[in-house]
Amino acid sequence: MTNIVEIAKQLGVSPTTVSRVLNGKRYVAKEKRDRVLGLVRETGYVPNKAARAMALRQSFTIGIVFPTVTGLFQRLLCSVIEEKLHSYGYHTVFFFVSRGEAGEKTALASVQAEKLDGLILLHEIRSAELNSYCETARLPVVSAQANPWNIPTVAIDDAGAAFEAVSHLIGLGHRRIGILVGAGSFGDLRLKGYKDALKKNGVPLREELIRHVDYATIAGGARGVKRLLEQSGAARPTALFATNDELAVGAIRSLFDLGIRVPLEMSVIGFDDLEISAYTVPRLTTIRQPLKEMGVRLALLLYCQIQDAVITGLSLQKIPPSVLPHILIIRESTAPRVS
Amino acid sequence: MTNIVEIAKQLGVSPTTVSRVLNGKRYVAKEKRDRVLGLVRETGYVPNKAARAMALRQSFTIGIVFPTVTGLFQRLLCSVIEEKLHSYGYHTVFFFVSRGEAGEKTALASVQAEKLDGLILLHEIRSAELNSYCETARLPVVSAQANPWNIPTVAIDDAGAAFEAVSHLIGLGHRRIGILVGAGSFGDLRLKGYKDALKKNGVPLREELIRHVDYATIAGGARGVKRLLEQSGAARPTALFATNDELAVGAIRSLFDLGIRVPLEMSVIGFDDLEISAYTVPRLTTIRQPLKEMGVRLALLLYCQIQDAVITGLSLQKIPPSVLPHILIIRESTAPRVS
DNA sequence: ATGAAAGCGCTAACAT
DNA sequence: ATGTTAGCGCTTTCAT
Repeated sequence: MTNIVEIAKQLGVSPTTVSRVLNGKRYVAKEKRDRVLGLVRETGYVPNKAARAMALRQSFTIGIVFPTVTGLFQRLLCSVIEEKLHSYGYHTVFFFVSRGEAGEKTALASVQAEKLDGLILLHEIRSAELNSYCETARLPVVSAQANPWNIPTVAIDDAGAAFEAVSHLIGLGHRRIGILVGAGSFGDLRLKGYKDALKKNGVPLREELIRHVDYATIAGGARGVKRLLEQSGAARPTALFATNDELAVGAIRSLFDLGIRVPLEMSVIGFDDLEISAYTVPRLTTIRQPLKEMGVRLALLLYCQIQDAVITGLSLQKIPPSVLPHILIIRESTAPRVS
Repeated sequence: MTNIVEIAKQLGVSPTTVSRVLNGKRYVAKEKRDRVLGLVRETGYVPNKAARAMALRQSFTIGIVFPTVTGLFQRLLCSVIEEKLHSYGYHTVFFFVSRGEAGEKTALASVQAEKLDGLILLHEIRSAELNSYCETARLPVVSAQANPWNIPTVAIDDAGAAFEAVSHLIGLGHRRIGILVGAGSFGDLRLKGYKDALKKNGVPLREELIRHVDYATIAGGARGVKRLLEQSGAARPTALFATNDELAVGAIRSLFDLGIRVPLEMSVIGFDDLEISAYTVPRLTTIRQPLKEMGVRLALLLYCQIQDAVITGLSLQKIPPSVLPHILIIRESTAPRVS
């Protein structure tokens, strides 16, 4: 158990000097610095984080809150964020919030307990409570989704991307377009894009072509598309928009079982561009989100806010949301309508 | 910023008393206890973790180390572990270690910095250094893979399961069985099972039917199977064992592109049983690992060790590895050899 | 049953 | 350029 005092003692210098060397603050004579560095390397000494945290009044941990049931995309996004944050010297802790107010309340309690340095919201927050806590606690926050508050955001234009996806389908001649909407905020946004696209193109909106699914998983998609087909009756859609790729993959599988050929009899388009999407039969047309960039930016943005807060003590300023570009990846699952 | 001193002051008691109430140590007069609890609830006071950590010389955080490039199964396992550990009041922090000694060195440094209370190893550790650090630091560790040291383990019998998978293929009449081996320790173990099964059944081992891939991803499997086919030349295998499901899924896709029908012309079997595996065309035959149980047990085992270490200060005792059962899930991608 | 005081390991004024 | 000193918020002897 070697600590900074030990190191200092062995070198005949003060702990302060060692601290300064380690943190690069102020100037320390080169000769001394080298000796400190040498011994540190030799002994494998590493500063105790808890002690630093206490002295600095920073916890070096930032929270990532997201739904208990979440898609692969969000999971991967987490990894990216985590890695980046780690490189800035921060920990991350996850807060899984279950749907509904109750879940958010629980999450809020944990958030307070952790004395976090910052928070990353991966999904929409329903209750204003969390937001107001962050404001009063001056806790830096960033969100991966546009929100009604002043929380800085890094995201693609979900509704816009969905609009583009559906427009692609319409451009292919489809007029009866079904949609599988995954539960959660992204689903809502993408549903909006779907509606907008129909309206813009004068395609009537039919309730029976909209199917909400509880779990945006492959299994959910497989089940969902069957239900959709049932409820749409004679007016079977010729195209399908799934609000994420898992749903689309499941849907394609069910369609195959049903003997409905994709894209010949039904075009399918997804959202996210997971790895699997390029390997389905047929390969999935989808919207690609810049996963890596989103994660890196989210982490960076939060980091900057923390620095600002630490340095200037300023209240959080309004930062314009940064909207990252998405790309429509056209593969094999969409084709012109025939019939 | 309310702290324990504040609370104590407002109540006209000593910080010690508040601490005792909060931690349930020793007895505090009921009347006082209630007042403390009341104020705590009212003010929403939560003890500062860093300060506790320092005083208690515990960090309440446990590390999970696993490879930078890792499969979906390991990712999901992490989630399970994390959730369980959280319920015990512990944080988790990830240490991504890149292949090779260098990666492990870096990881070791972070491990030390964190003053962890425990460590979970999700993959095989190459350097003895990490192990010896854990021993001298008396850091409780558990591993998700059998290892040459005394680290308690929770895992399935990888080699045995692979043996079973390949035996299934042999039982179906296959004699030329290719294998796609993912990089990393699991791959090695499963390769061993493959070899054992061949030997046991008197099937000659052919080097040209073994293909190592750098990344055990879908893309890796898609590429890998092509290479395997090239290198096997005229002796094209009639069956394929992929050391994880991602590889198998990619392989199935490539085979489809190549016009090689699965399972008619080639049987394919995977390992892990991911969600996607039940939705491929054809559905994938694979080995199912008890994901949930593995995670829960790993967490529990570590927790017990920590308690032991805290309470008895005992050195870590040798705990026999617990081998969880796997199941061969037969679906559609394997069939009797025809030709 | 309760309180006073010391200390966990580090950093940041404040000297010098 | 470097050292001395005083905390950060909590728990824990050791008194009483």
